[in-house]
Amino acid sequence: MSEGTLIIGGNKSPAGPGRPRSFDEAEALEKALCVFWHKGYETASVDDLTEAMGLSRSSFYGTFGNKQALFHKALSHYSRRGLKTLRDVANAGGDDPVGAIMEALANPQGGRDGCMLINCLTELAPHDEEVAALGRHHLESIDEIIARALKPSDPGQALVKARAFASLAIGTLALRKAGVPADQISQTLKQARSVITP
Amino acid sequence: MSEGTLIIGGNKSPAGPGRPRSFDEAEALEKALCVFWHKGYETASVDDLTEAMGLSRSSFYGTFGNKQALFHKALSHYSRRGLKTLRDVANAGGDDPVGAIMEALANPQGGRDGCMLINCLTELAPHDEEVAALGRHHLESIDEIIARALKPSDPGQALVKARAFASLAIGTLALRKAGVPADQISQTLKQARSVITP
DNA sequence: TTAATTTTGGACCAGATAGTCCAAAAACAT
DNA sequence: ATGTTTTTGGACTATCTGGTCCAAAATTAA
Repeated sequence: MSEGTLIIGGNKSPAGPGRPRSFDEAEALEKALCVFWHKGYETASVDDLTEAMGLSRSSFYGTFGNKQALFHKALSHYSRRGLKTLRDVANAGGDDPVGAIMEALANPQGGRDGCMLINCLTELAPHDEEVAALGRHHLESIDEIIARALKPSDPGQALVKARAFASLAIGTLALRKAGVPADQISQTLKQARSVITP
Repeated sequence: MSEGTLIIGGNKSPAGPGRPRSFDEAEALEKALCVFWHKGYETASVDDLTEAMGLSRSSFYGTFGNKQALFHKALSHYSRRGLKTLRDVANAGGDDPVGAIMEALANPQGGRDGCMLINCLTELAPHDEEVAALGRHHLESIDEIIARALKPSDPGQALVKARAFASLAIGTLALRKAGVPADQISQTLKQARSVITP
């Protein structure tokens, strides 16, 4: 046996002999993402995951290593995709990128499940530095995207305002979780204008 | 055996025959609160709790019923106490209650553990309506306290502003969890002024 | 002292948990 | 067809989970 026998999550098997995978790794990851998003890390059992992903335990562990590795991969994927979406929204906003971002924030994916990254930050960050670091990077990126959308004269102040704006938006996720009526949330979100406009 | 034999969490035994408790119920609850605050609901095992509380399993279940009941009691206690503290801070603020509240928010209890209620909201509210309801009440109360501190001409607008202010403050808790530097957080928190001042 | 009453320690339980292991199946290369 | 390589299903394990139970200890009232 050569060294590369025990590669987890990287088999891919693009060619060569051996039985091919009966599932798509990206699709499976997406399913796992949904479970983690909806249930959180601890509450999501491996049985929950394998069932949702349509995998046997062998395929699960053979492909993703273990629950934690899968989780980190899913969360990282979520972050990347979320930031891309936010950038796209800002770019597609044309003359009013801030307005476009606000509209996107008012109708978030996940509904009452909130933002997966913020959820995981709350659940794990104080005890999992890797998640904390990913969270910081995610938040920083959001701040930068919003700051760029503000495009003011003083870029330093733009970042400060963007951070406040983002914090307010993040705060409203807690309201959503509690089941606060949607109209009250969007009303609160509208107040975020006053944090932006000089 | 009469009917009242199986009263959980309400024995108290202030007098009468029988072996007296070797612990203080309120103190034990406080210890449990700390564990839940630090670890969250699911991650806090009964072993963790009993150890921190200094109780045997018998005393634990005999006094508090079960983990969930203890948790609800602890969370409810936390909410009550937190709101009282916030009211006291606002009242002690004298001519600048808002400033006093902001200062308190800048140096929160719990440090990187954040606000226990927001943590629990994130972890449980979508699947536990009792927690969600408690969360809504807590948030509402916070809004009212802040709105009262603003004491503007239009009370309707005060509530809207208070909500935005509170959401921003809640958002900064996520930053804390991620380990964002304290000075950046207080800078963000200062921006909340712009949400309040007309 | 004795009877009544309550707490206490710790053994115990059934079920869930993450993770391992292996023989059989399925594909490819020759 | 044959050998090689990989995936797959599912049985299996050790550990942890929340919760129960009971006999012994500790206290008060009589």
